[in-house]
Amino acid sequence: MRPDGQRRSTIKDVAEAAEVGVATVSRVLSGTGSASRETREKVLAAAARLDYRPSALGRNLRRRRTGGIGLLVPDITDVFYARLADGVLSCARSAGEAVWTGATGDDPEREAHLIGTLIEEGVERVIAVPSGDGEMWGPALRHGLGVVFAERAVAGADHVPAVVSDERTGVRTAVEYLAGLGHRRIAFLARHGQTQRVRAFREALAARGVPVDDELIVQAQATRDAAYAAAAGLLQHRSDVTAVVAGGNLLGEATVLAARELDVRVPRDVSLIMFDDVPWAELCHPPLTVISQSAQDMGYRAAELVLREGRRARSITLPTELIVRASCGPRR
Amino acid sequence: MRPDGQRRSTIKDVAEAAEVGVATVSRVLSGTGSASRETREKVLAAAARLDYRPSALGRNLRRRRTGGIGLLVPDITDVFYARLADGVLSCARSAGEAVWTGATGDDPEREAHLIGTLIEEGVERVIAVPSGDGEMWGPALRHGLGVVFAERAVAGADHVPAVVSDERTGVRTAVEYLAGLGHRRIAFLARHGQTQRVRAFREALAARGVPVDDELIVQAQATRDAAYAAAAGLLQHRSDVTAVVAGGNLLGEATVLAARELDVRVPRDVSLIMFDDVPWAELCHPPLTVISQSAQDMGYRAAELVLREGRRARSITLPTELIVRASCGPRR
DNA sequence: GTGAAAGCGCTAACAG
DNA sequence: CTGTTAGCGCTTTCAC
Repeated sequence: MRPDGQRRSTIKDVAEAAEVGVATVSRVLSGTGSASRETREKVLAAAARLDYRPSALGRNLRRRRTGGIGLLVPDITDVFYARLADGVLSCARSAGEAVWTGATGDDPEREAHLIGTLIEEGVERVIAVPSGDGEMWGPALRHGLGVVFAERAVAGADHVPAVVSDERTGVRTAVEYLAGLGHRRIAFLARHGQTQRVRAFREALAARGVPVDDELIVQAQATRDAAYAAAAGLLQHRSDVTAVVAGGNLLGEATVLAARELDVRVPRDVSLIMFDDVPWAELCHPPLTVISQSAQDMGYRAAELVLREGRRARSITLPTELIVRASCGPRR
Repeated sequence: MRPDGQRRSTIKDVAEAAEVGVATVSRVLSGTGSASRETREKVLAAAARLDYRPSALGRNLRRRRTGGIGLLVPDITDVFYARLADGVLSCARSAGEAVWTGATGDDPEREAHLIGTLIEEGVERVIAVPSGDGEMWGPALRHGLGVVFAERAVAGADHVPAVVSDERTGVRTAVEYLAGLGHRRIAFLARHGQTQRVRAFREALAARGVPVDDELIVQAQATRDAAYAAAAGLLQHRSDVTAVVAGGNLLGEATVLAARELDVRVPRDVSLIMFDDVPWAELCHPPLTVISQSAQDMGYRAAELVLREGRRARSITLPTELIVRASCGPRR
């Protein structure tokens, strides 16, 4: 056991113990260059004996490149982002890379601060779910960071590759399904910033010849409270609504809760479709019909992109799937 | 915009631009020592102009201590661990520390590998939910890492502080509640390694004078599939069971699913209490009675411990709370 | 108040 | 095949 305060052994210690030069130790341990079997064994033995682990600090400083990848998500407790993170972790692990994680809380300021830390720390590749309108990414890009956006793209940052899902088709499929059931007064509950989804919603409505009612598109902050308030407000003030599509699992959760509270029955009184196939969608009563997107896959692909291609990778659009369960019925 | 391949500016660049020595730049930027107002302004201006960010690599190498804290959880997609991670992230952020995250999959081998990476990376403080029986922590401790365990303690590693919840009381309260409802054939669905909870379960039963039936204590791996198999097996083979307590939210989820599949009604046919108050517990039908423990708090406290006290901190036990909802009824 | 210089642990030339 | 050496970017004595 190493007494508190004894310094960890360095390459020099190993060199001395093995009676060779430091360069030799470096070569043997990193597998670079060649060494006689005898030398190699001596080095390996000494390293093991001293419990030596090369310091990434020294190595990175010298090589002028740091390993590791940064991961910035709004909220790690949101199942969607947790899965995304899992995908990143999984890909990073198979690539032998470590990952720095940060929660931005969807706050550009916090995001900027985290980016700063990442840069100082020497992390040069990051996967991020950009918050706000992504204005904080200028400095990062200027510093030469390889960044890949996930889940959301940033308008005006087309040179930054992004892995997103085909929200357009997802929303359209949902709206068509609902319209096919006879619904005309369909509401969309979105998080602030989900402009793609909102636009797709308008388009889908228009394509079906359903007039869009701006009051039926409500945006909320990405917190449970705000989501609940939005859902409850909608259900309360607009009793003519017969269907709602929730732009994310938090919004969906809020809608279920609000509906229950206000004694609005699903699907009898209102039909519900939610983005994200989270585990509880199936446990819910009734089981929820969802627009599924694979967050885990999204994370994995983003990690692949940032690892393999460096910058100038191509963006990726992942498919969505409508999973029909029991939360939608014909127009009442 | 910095052309691809141009190196980032160093302290030396700033020194030259400001026409001072590097030492002065270092002092000004780190707030150490003193400098004339004039010099300070020159330095600050130059640093801003060059978009300079000090390299943590250089600094850490020199100071022979790295910042940052490591976080090792079994599975980031499990809400409990996601919340725990959130607590850690939150504390780390307010302390200005970055965090490395890894998912062990509850596999000691993967865990050991991640620990190795952490050590190489120079991270010297880690918070971990140890997997297996924690045999992989020897090397880490020997390297002088400051480690704090969370959620689970490791037998025989009493010198490692741990933040756990009062599982004993949690389980006892649940069992007493169930027993009070008239239940005698109570099953416990545990994850492999939840020895504390299992022991507490036995004790609680004994204290109530209920004979313990070993067949009613079933352990499963920490995967959805294994959990489902265990739950389904239990419900199928032991129709005399009138109540089950699930040792975690995955197990609880599996029980709900299996019960539904097997047409076992909750709480009419069997009562259910689950560890962890996850959001879906309330959305579930019926809403689940749970033993709540604050994972977020656990993570925060663990981070505090590892940050403030270094090693030789004291362990912490957090309270649990029985939240009664609608998944338990009188013995049928 | 400020600069020069010595390293932190490591790798990559460059000799031998 | 192997050892010596020169830094990577930074902080910290130690002189001035």
